[in-house]
Amino acid sequence: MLELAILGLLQETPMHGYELRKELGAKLGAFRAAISYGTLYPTLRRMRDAGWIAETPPAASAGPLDSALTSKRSRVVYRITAEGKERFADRLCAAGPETYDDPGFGVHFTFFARTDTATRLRILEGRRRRVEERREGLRNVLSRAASRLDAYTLELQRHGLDACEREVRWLEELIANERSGRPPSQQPTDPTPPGDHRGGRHQ
Amino acid sequence: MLELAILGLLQETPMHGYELRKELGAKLGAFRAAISYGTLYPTLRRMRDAGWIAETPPAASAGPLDSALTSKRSRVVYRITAEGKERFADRLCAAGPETYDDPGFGVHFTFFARTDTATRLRILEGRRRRVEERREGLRNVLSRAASRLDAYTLELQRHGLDACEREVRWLEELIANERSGRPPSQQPTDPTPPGDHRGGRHQ
DNA sequence: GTGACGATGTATCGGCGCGATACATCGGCC
DNA sequence: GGCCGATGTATCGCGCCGATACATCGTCAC
Repeated sequence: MLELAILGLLQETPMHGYELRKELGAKLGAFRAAISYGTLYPTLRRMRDAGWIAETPPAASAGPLDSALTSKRSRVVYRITAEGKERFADRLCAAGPETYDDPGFGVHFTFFARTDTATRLRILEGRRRRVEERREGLRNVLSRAASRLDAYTLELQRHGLDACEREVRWLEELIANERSGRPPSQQPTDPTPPGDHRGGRHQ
Repeated sequence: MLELAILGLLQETPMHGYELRKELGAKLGAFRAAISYGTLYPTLRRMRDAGWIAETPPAASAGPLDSALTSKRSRVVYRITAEGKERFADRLCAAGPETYDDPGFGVHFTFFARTDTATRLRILEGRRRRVEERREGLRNVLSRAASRLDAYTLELQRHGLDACEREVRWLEELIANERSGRPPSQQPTDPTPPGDHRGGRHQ
């Protein structure tokens, strides 16, 4: 899962660990916390040993005029290999087990721009199925075991159910968009003027 | 965290592993998936060795007329000890690190009925702070790095931001309720299965 | 000028919790 | 009578996290 995210990011440009973490935080910020170094560095090494990525460009591609890059500061820049690109394509379509709170969906979604409509639809519908299952589970608890639970627990279930219902609606909108051709949602809502740094969006 | 949940459940009635897992699924269903056996059984043993829980009631409390309980089917029933109850009280107030996607908040919330208002407020406000931080992070990404991200990534961020804003609102309602005295929200459950929006829940 | 401090950067360690798997018993269904 | 699914306990490998350590760089105060 993390491997997929790393391959996706390195496909755009070579990076070192610190950058990868920040980029990951910015791109997947909505679905999972920033990745831990305790995970990132061992994973990078594993992927390097497996051949998906490689350290620092073998050819002299670093511009000599960039003082920041030629600094003595220790940093290991990784780039994706041909094998890695293959692996990325395979994984993107594979879409593993992915339970409800699996961040895997978020990673896939983040790299949707690199996939085709059929793949997007399959992943979106898979996610919808999983969220619907969870939603049904919560509804069952609320309707069948409600008398056995205290008010706080019930409130928690209701909030969880609400979140599931919203996500299903969101997914169905995305699915409808994919089917009808328009690729992403060209956000018809709230065109936020350029000088506005306080862009609050509500729907 | 799991330990807290187990202690809370055993405080109501002794149980064996299988029951614990099902009960956990029903009570924390909204915030985390059902606990894995690969986690549950080692944890139970660890807690037994630590003295928080003990196997099967020491006194002969099993009715000899109950064939199901006297069956040869292997099952280990655990009960909470006095030490365990102490531990539970400590942990409930402690409220560990708890990052945004830490299920710890859900566990605490589930056992709110066993706490006092001050503890509830502290935990609710802690959670609110964490969600607000995440919300600000997402807003920053959306306003500062929006041009650098593709439409799908932006859509993901928007959905995440929306979820954060909703949770903050939910938390603030709960906090207001706690401050004003009424403990839980005593709303009339309202079993509306299809397309409900739960719009008007003002006091 | 120099010293403190925070951001940048790489790395390791212990441990929690997951998914897969194995194995055994029970009840019910055809 | 035999199959199957629910009930039950248990183990194993591993992904990922949080804490921690350590080193360099830029910058601002004093």
